[in-house]
Amino acid sequence: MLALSPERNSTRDDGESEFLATSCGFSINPEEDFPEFAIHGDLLDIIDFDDLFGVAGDVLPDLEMDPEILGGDLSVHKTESQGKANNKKGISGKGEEVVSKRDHNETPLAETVVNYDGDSGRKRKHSSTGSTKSNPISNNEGKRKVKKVDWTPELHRRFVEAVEKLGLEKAVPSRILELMGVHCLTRHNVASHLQKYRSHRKHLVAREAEAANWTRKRHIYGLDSTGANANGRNRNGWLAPAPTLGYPPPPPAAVASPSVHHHHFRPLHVWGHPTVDQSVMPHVWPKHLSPPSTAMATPPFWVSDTPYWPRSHNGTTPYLPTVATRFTTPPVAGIPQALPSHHMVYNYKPDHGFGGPRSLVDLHPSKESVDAAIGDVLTRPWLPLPLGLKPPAVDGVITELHRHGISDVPPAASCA
DNA sequence: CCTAAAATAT
DNA sequence: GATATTTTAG
Repeated sequence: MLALSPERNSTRDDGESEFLATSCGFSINPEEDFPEFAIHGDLLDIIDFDDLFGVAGDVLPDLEMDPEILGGDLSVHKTESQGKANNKKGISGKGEEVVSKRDHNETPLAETVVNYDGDSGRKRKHSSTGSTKSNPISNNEGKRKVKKVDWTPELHRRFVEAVEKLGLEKAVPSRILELMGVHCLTRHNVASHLQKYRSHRKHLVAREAEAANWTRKRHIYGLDSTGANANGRNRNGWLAPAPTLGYPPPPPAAVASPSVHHHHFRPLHVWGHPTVDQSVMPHVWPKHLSPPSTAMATPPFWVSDTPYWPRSHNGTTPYLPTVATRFTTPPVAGIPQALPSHHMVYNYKPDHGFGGPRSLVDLHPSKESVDAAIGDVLTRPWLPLPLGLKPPAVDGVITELHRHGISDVPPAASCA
């Protein structure tokens, strides 16, 4: 497993950079390279994707995509007769129309996913594994392969970095692409990713808003008998430095990353966060392998309820905590909890009042509210229940704590 | 050129 | 069935 170090470590090497740039990897900036690898190399670096994926074979030789994606001939769009004036999916005649991309160039039969992995600059081909289910046509020449861009953690990180630098408002495909410096991507690729990014972000912001609301309400109503746990959200600190204790609306000044000093744009570090995470950016577990047991116990921080990586093609999510998680990390003082980051999804309020101030008694919880509530409860069962559900009697809680050996419950904690 | 939405692929 | 990415359309 520790095999690939040499290559990786050499990324800083100019020659390497050049190579990468040329080969459609990233052009890497020595300055903001990936220091994390040096530090956590032992843990994460040891995972050789190529090996794990069993595609070590194609490690280098594949530049095939350059021509295409690189090829400035993006102008080509319309292909074949796609006579699709309608919009209803019903008519979609399957994938036969997929002929969008140019035909020239080498044209592998199977569709290929190219991976521009930051640290290696190598691309991996994910040959469709779904042999069983793969439709017959997919394998033969019937259809042109559509080379999808695989947004690896590194790629994404770069993307987010760019967005951060530009500021949410100015972050448009072309600019992002520029900053990213990944020449293999097209504006379309970026645009697409941006679209998704925004979407996720929007979601999170909404959820955060709602969550914050609840937190506040809880405090206001003094329902929070375990206020101390509210801190748990930031226990790991990497997500949001900004306090979220609900109280008066947290200062919008919250800045997630020191490297971010623009506008009020507060990058969300949940979906596929950027700068902050790097310190421990683990590799994605190979889709076909089970993560180490430890991973199960303590899911990678980047695992969130709005997974960016978690989902493997077959739909499994090996490292996502199951319901059991609720009981594995009781919020008992003195007992260290290794909470995965996704427990801190609602870290702070959005910069802007989302939906404006709500009355204390929110009679019309939005869908987001409900989602957030559920998520909140599931992830932090020990916190008071939102939505007017009655929290357990204080006595009961204390009793429970006693049973856990916690007899020293500072009264102040109750309403803090 | 940008964004949103539809279509596809996994 | 849900997502991720691509392609279309405005």
